[in-house]
Amino acid sequence: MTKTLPSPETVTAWARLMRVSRQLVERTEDALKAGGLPPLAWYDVLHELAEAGEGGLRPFELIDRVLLAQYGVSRLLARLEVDGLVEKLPVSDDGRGQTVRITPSGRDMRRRIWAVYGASIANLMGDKLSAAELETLATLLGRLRDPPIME
Amino acid sequence: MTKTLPSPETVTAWARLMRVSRQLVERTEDALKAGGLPPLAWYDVLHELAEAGEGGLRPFELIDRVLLAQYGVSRLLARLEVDGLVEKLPVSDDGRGQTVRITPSGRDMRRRIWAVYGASIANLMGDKLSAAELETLATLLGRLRDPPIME
DNA sequence: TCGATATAGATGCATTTGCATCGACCGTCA
DNA sequence: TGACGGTCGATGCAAATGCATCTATATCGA
Repeated sequence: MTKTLPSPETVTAWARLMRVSRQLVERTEDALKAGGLPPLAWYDVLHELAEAGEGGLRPFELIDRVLLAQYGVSRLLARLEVDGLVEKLPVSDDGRGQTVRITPSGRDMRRRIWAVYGASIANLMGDKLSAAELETLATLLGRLRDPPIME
Repeated sequence: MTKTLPSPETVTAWARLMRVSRQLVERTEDALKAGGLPPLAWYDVLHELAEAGEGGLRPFELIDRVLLAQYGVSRLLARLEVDGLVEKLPVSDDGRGQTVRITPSGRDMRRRIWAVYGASIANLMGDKLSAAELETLATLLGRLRDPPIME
């Protein structure tokens, strides 16, 4: 952990990243609200669970995938369960844990959110940059990931 | 507002942007907390007010600059005022409004936050990309801004 | 086997945020 | 002038978040 201060180009890039990402999230959340749909975080969880298939996921596995704190996952899953979008199953070999699985109406909700979310992504990002530019952007952002991954 | 769904490259770039920006914010907020310093939003406001100089800013001018809702600005300024980091002055030609000005200890706090925030920016972004890459990144992100600005 | 330690997940409490609305003041127009 | 719609900023209330801690179970080591 060095103590150096950032170069002007670094500050510019950082400021852009902070501002743009917040704008994009805000616009997308607004679109979801306008469609009477739940927030982005719900999509993230439903998406992960849909990818996981019938086996479902343990709550602790969701923590890193959706970048939520442990209590955040716990409470979000509770809300999803109340709405019947996921179900919690006891797991045989670990009495502390549970497995969370997406339900049919969870899959349906995911599709409905995606109709709006996907359109938002296309409008806010896909329409603004070429395919090559999108790949450049993804590569540069990839270099900022934690943990860093070579590509 | 088209209804098209996004291309795979768009989705990849979007996912990276969402994940990376959240990671960077989280790591930076953690660094501030570890240093006993207030959140990033405080820096944003103090920074804008410092740039504005002795004339200060009206609260409504801060809304777009720091991307906070009106009530968010109202409450954040109230907290900053309690801590003596800003002061509110009545404005002569508009009895509804006020002017907010940074105080000396506000400037000092800004400097102390920057010592940590700047180091975080340097570590998380400056150390990972070259100057040319940072400029490419900033340019691409600039194209996603709202409103769009030609450059 | 038992005690100590670690992990999975939930939750009480305080703080923060979002939403709606309010009171105060402004500008305009009759 | 005075009614009216618009803007500035604050706030009551509900929901979400952060923090610390709790319970329950699992794992490790003597």
